[in-house]
Amino acid sequence: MRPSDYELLKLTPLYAAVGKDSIDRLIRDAIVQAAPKGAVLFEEGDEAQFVYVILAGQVGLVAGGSGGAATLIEFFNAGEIFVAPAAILNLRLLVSARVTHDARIVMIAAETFRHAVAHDHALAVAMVAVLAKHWRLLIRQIKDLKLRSTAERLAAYLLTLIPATGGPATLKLAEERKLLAGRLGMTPETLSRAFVQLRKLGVSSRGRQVQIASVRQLRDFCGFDDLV
Amino acid sequence: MRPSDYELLKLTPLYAAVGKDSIDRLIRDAIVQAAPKGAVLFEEGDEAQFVYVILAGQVGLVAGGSGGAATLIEFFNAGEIFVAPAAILNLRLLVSARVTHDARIVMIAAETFRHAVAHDHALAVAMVAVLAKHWRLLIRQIKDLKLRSTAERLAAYLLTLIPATGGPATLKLAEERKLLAGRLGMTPETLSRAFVQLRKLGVSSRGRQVQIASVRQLRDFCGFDDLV
DNA sequence: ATTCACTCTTGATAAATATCAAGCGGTGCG
DNA sequence: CGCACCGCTTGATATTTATCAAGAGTGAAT
Repeated sequence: MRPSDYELLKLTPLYAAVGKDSIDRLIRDAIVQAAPKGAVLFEEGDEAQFVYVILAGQVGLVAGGSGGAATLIEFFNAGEIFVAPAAILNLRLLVSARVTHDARIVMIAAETFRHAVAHDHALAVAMVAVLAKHWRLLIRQIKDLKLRSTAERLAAYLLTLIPATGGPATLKLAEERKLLAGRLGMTPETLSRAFVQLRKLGVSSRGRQVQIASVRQLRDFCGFDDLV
Repeated sequence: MRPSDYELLKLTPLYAAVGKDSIDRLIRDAIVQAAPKGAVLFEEGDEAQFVYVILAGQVGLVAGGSGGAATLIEFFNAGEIFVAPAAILNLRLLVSARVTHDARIVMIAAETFRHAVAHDHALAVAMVAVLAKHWRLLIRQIKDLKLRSTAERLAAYLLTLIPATGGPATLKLAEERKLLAGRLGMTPETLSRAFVQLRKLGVSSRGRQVQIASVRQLRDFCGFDDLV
């Protein structure tokens, strides 16, 4: 682990929550890996060997269907920890992980992590908070899939990327449209058409740059709740 | 709290995980409520006032869409604890809760619970495990919604209700079809047709009683993975 | 037993989304 | 420059699922 990696690690919410000592114990035997875009960190069905903390870049959790189809379940960005659940429970992984932006990743042995959670109260409490947040993220996604149309899902997603104002806003999508489509549970073609539908609500998109004329209007459109 | 309630509480996984002392601290000021079918424990958008442990009966987490539509996100049965995430994070609730089978429920003040998690290591560790399991449950549901057809979702759901054998099996659905349809992300009509589709795979259903001629065949049909 | 209120099923139709097939506009490269 | 490639869009069509509208069971109360 390079000094610069450690500096990045210090910026993570996990570090803020548990402090230097807990982190140091956790990363004593950890590996830092540079993973290029497209790299596969692990495959669905594998044993959970590691817990991952992203220092830089982006990773997508991908679930493959039986017939070759695959969707993106969730993105993880710098500072976040992922796949704790399988590692904690010592079970097979439900998803694969693919690097979607060149990344530097800390890999902590699952066994080390389990031991740490069992003995380090600060870490256990921090993990409760992390998992609780993720629970809500997933509930949100299920609500989206079950009750919103494709255009509404896109609108709701865009709204999560910007601060909660009412007026105009600009944002840049971090991911390719194909992946975004997967995350939103639709095909790339349908995503394209969803953007077209949002045009009459004042959303213009060129490439990854998206402009929103009225955040309020968009929020009304998708019945966006502010419940974070 | 009646002695019989305490006996039920002893049977919960939570009790097994944290032991008598932790539980006793937790329930010192808890209320036990008898809630009839149809009762609403809390509404989406409320502050999280309590954490709930189900002693008997069944509760459904319901999410309402903007336009009056509503789906069932998940069922919780005797022995389970729910809505910890909002209570832990002290946030507004993302879902409502409706009693789907007459229930007896322990209500623990959210503040008490937060304090206990922060100070009781055994409880924190137990909650990490509970939340990790739930994470996987929700991931499964998202995978189902994104990659499986309605009939496949039904088949996969039925398979979760029976032991992992290969031969014939019988099971009884605990919930009405309308609610089950919501849980599976489809309308009651579509659920009905999904059952018809499964008939040629050896699934016969009369009312809530379901018979499966060949579990293996059903598993092949929906590409069921054994990853619990 | 009769009726009423249900839930569940079935059929016909409509709406949403996926699929298939071009086409467009960049970008890298011979 | 020209060419192929890639990511995205657009159009036409097919498929899936929802919606609307009857019926058919089922069970409880009278």
